[in-house]
Amino acid sequence: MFDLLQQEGRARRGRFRTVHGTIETPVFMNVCTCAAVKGALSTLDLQEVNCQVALCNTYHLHIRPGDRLIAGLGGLHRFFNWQGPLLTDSGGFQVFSLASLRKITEEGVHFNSHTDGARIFMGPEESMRIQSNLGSTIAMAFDECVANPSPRDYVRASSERTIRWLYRCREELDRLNREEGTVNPHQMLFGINQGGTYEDVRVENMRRIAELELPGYAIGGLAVGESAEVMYDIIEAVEPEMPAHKPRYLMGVGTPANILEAVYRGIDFFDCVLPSRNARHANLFTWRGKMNLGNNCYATDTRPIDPDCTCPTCRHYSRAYIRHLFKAREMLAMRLCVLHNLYFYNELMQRIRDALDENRFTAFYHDYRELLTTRLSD
RNA sequence: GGGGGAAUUCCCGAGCGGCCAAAGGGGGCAGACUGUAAAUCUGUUGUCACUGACUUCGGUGGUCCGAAUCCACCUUCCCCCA
Repeated sequence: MFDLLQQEGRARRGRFRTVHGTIETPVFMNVCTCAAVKGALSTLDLQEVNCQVALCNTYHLHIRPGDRLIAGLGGLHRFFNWQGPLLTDSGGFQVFSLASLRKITEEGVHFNSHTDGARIFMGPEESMRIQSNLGSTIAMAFDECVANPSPRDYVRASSERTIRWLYRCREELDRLNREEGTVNPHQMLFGINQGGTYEDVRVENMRRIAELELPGYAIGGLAVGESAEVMYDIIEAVEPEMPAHKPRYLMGVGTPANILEAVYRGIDFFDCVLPSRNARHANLFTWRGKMNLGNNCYATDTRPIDPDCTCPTCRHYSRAYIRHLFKAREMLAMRLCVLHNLYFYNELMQRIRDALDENRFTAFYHDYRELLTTRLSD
């Protein structure tokens, strides 16, 4: 299913075949938490920005509109009109982000719903059932994402529990995939490495979950409080333990520079809310550096956001106009900027793949790592 | 013609003798955002030689140790009665 086409150093160019289509890696998955990209983008727009994989959230869709409702309507693909590969996050990140609203036990996690306060229980089996109802291409294991830094004892105990949960996830998903009338009987499970910032815990955890021989593995629990350098160190420590012939996914990461650094260290899959969230806040990525389009200096700037960009926004609209839309609080401002940022991220991945295909990734890496962190100035 | 009320820093608006360069909004300016409780949050918004000084609360003149706050007159605006 996962073919390694090319390698340069630890960086990998791959191809992942799924029932919903082929994924060219390294890839950035475009985040649609509630089955929509925030900023008023549709799945038609996702095609426009060259999105390969959409990512939706188990917890959010379970609360609203409900996974059984979606299953009854033929699954998530049909529901939001996306035919391509689709990954669902398990709700594990919400164990972290909704920390003030939850309680963790061996069985699973009790949440108070962020929408109406209703009590919700989610454990490995519940998460798998919900994801099975959604019928995504890839289901993520239900894990606990621990804030960094956390005490070593807690992290160790938590990652041990996450391993036990992983076994339960696999068993439940195997059962669900064999059930009559399952939305997607070919649904795959990706395991998630945890262990905070403790390299030995991470490495041990990775060895243990690799034994399950799952279709793919993720590194979770990074970019949640630690520095970028610590994150890179963890990746370097864990990566050698990740099965070479399986896709590797760094969850929730990150900035363009983070992604480049992680590809360089052997990661294939990424997702992040940064391009869409920052776009909604007028922070844009360009091939000449980052910019804040809300800044006064763009008030009369007739150039596109990025003269080197061929996205729908840059083909038709000026910085001055879009800045005006932001100041006037017009929804269109966000939409145009989210289109641009997602296009940029997908384009970044395309350029990375091209560099790997042509055996010039190392040079590419050194050229771009500086550029991607600078601030636009002209 | 008679009576009453109001004028505050870019805007609205609080303040009614010292703790006032002046609450709170709005707007402006800038920053943050990493498996989305995020169209959100934070800082800043009189001047300067900036842990201090100076100028400012419609105008002018007064009272007082001290005035955005009290008094007199002036200017402008609003309301009521004729």
